[in-house]
Amino acid sequence: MPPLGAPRGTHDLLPDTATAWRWLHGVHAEAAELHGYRPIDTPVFEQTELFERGVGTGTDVVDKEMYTFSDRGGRSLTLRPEGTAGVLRAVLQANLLEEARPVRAHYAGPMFRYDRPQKGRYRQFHQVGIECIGERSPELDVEVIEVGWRFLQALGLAGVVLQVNSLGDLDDRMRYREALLAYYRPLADRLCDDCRRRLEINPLRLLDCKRDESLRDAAPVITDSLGESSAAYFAAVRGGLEAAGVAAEHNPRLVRGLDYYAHTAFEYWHSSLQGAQNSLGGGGRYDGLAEAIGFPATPGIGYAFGVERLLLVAGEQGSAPAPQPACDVVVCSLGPAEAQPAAQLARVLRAAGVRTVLDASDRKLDRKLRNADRLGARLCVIVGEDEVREGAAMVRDLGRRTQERHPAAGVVDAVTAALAAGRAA
RNA sequence: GUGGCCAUAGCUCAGUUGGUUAGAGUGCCAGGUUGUGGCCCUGGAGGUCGAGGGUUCAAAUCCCUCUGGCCACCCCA
Repeated sequence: MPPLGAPRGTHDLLPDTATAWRWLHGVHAEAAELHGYRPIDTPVFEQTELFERGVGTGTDVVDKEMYTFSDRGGRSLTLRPEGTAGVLRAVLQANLLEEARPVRAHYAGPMFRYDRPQKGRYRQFHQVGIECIGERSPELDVEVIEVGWRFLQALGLAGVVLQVNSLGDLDDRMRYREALLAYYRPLADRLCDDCRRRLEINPLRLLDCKRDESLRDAAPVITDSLGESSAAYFAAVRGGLEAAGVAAEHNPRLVRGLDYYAHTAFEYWHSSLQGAQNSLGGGGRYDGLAEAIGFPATPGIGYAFGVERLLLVAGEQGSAPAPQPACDVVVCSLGPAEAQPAAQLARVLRAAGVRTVLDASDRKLDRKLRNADRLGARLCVIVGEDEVREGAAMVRDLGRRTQERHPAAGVVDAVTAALAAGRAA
């Protein structure tokens, strides 16, 4: 039998990538919490209906990308393809709006979509995001977009382009739909197969097509179909972004793939992800979502970023931190007789908060030192026959290649002092 | 889901028109005599050449299927 590998489209987070992974999540939580967002965690699977009704049948995500299964009780469940529906469900189910309004929450976790894997595209991928639920005002749209913007800045990413658009309300979109149909119907025979299908199912998606670009360029734009209040709302959002110093580009052809969006929609693009997976993240207002999943109408807005893509770009730009070494100190015993005293010394160091690895192997000292060096340790504490006899230990600085013998009781102080000195330098 | 490229040691890759025991660099382990590392020298382990089938006297090399990766489409994070 051939060795089993990870399932297609999944990937393991190996120790070397953990540092950057944690860094990114820390930076996101910090940016969100700086704006008053609190952490929330929801199940990775939900009732299938939540996504069917929330995200919407007719979208690719629901129609052909969901991991749906039935459990032993015959319930139909689905591995979440996105985070918003679950977070909104949790907030409404727990009546959090009774205590404070709006509810601001941030989350991070795996999402699942059955799609053909590619670089920056996985079947299990990860998102960090925020949701601002319970109120509708342009200031909140600005706030959410700005948190995302600040987050990207804090990651040190250069070259991010922010695209914004307004999809208007239901009436606006109905009007726009008619305008689009009026434009595209006479051209139907010049459209690609997919687009002819979209024409019937979801005309807004015609704008996504890259094959019929020439037709698209002349197509009507939703901005022209916006009613007075929608247009004013959008203008307020754009004005707020400008005042915040967030450089946003109006892209009238930006439409998001999920059905529940209304009014403000936005995406953060990055040039180095050009073509294929150029979107680092995006979001928008979803005022219709709560009703779609059976709760009282509740406005909301949020965003989500793809962790793998952010890390891809941060890695290219060198802004992600290097892997953290395994430990600060390696304690080496030289023979079986010193194994116990060395182990005891390691315990004392750990109790003092020093990350310590014990090397009680029967390898030669030069190998142990080499290994300590590879582990990234800054110091090596050597416990040999002489040291045990004298109740002492040798503390060696691997960077400076100097060493000093200390009585056992003074080793912790010597080690912590040396580490602190190294950190300051 | 459609089309294309690819798959050789832990890693990065050679392998000539099918031809004997499949190589290099790096990494790993050990040695270069007593308890001192990142260099150097020597030796060793490690591959059913992604998996299965077929053509052939002979397959890493040619053909088919599958699996996986990448690219484009699609979709989006």
